[in-house]
Amino acid sequence: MKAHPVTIVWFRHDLRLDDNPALLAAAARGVIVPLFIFAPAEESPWEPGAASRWWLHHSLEKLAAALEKSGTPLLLRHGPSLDALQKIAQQCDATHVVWNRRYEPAVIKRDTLIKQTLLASGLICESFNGGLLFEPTQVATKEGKPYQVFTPFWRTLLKCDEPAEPFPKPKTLSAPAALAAAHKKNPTLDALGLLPNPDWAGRMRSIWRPGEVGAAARLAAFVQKPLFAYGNERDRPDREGTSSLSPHLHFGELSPRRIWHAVREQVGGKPAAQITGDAEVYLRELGWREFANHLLYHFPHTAAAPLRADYARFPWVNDPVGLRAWQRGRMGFPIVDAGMRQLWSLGWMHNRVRMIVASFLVKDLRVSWLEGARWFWDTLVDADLAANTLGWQWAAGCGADAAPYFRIFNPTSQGKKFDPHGEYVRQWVPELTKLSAADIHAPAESLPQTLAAAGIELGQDYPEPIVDHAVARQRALESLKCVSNGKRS
DNA sequence: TTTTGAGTTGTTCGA
DNA sequence: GTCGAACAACTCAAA
Repeated sequence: MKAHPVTIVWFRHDLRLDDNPALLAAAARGVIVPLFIFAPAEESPWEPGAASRWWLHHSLEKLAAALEKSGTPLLLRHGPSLDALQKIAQQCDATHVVWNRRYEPAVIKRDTLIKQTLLASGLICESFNGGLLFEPTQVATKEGKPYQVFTPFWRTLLKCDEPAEPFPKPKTLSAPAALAAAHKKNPTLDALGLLPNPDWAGRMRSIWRPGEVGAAARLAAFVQKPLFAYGNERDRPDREGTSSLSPHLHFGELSPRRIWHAVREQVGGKPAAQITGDAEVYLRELGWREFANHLLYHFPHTAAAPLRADYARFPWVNDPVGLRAWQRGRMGFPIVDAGMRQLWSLGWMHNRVRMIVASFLVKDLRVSWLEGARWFWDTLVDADLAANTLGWQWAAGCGADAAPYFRIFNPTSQGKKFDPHGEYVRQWVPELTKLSAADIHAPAESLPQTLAAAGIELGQDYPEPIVDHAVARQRALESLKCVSNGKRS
C-alpha cells in the first residue's frame, strides 16, 4: 500500500455526516475524497422518479454545503459509476473506496460488479451498513430461512441485541491536494437536471426541508410530542400525527439507528423489547421498514411480480381512463381524491390514505398494483423500492401476508372514521368545502337541496362516483375467487 | 414429520 | 345504535 491512504467516500443513499460508518472509517484512516455519482440508468427500471429527483437535488445541495464547510468539497459526477470511480481514483491517487450498502436488487448487482473490478485493479473496497438496523440476512427463522410474516420477524428482531449505537460525526475531515482540482471539474448541480421544468414544486418547497439538518429537526420535533400519541393519531390524515421522516430516511439524511435510539431515550432508555404503547407502535414501523428490505432482498423478483405466484392469474383490468382519473384525483370518492391530490401537490400522502387509495385502485377498479406502484414511484418524495413494493402487494393481497381476501376498504366509511370532520377532504378537495361533516364523504348520497346549498352540481363541479362501491366490491370478490379456484383445479 | 396456532391496518349483516 | 359473527382457505413458523 502507498504511504498515505486516500479514501474515496462514495455517497449514495446516505447523504449525511452523522452516523455514517463509511465516512467515519475513511476519516479515521486519513484524507477523504467525497463523491456522488448520478447514474439513474443503473437502477433501471426503477430510476428515481420526478419527486425523488427534486428531493435529491436539494439534499445534495445541503450535503455539498456541509462538506465544503469541513474543507472537503463534494465531487459530483455523471455515471457510469464504475468509470467515474476509476477516474477519480486515478486523479486523486486513491487507495481505498468505501460506501454504505444499498439493498435494491439492481443496485446490489451493480455494486458487486464494481467491487470486483476495483479490487482487481488494486483498490481496497469496504462497504458498511448505514441504512438498516440489521442486515437483511441477520434476522432469519430457526431454519435459517427468510421470514414472510411480519410478527414472527419482529419478535425475532427484538430478541437480537439492540441495534448498534449511532456513530458521531467525524471530528475533522481533510482532503488530499488533488481534490481541489477535481472539484473544479464538477458540473453544476443544476446540470444534473434533477429539478422539474416547469417548476411544479412550489408546495413541496413550502413543507419539506431536505437535508440532514431538516431531518434532525423533524426527528427532534417528533419525539418531543407526536410520538406520545402516535398509536391513534397516526391514523388521522387531518392531523400531523405521523413522523414524516420517510423521505429523510430514504435518502439517508437520517439513520434508522439514530431514530431507534432517540425513541428509546425518550421513553427512559429501556431495551426496545420492553417498550410498550405509542413508542412501541412507532418502533414497529421501523420494523416494517426492515421487513420490507428483508423481503426485497430475499425475493428480488417482487418489485415486478407478486410474491404469491397464484396471483399471476388475477384478471387485472386494463383501464387507462380509470387509471388517469385515479391519478388526478377525480374518482368521485372524496377521501380517495383528497389523497391523490395531496400526493400530486406535496409528493407525499398520509399512510392511512395510501391504503385507501391503493385498495380502491386494485379492488374497485381492478387495475394492477404495479400501475399504482409506478405512479407512487414517480410522485412520492419518499419513493422507496422496498417499502413501495411491500405496500402495494399488501394492498393487492398478493404480498407477504395471508390477510383475508375479503378485506376491501370502503372509501366512504374509511373517510368518516379517520377524517371525521371532513377537514382533510376540505383541504384537498376545495369544491366540497361547504358540505357538512355528515355529507362530505359521500356527496352522491346527499340530498339534492344539500348539494345545491353547497354550490355543487355533481358531474359538473365534482365527479359522480366512478363506480358503485357495493357492486365493485362484489366484482372484486368474484375476481379473487378465480385466484383460489385456479389453485385448486 | 406432523401438528397447531396465528396472521397490521376491514366490511357487512342480522340479532 | 351496538355488537358479534361470518366472510375461506392458506401459509407460515415453531413446537
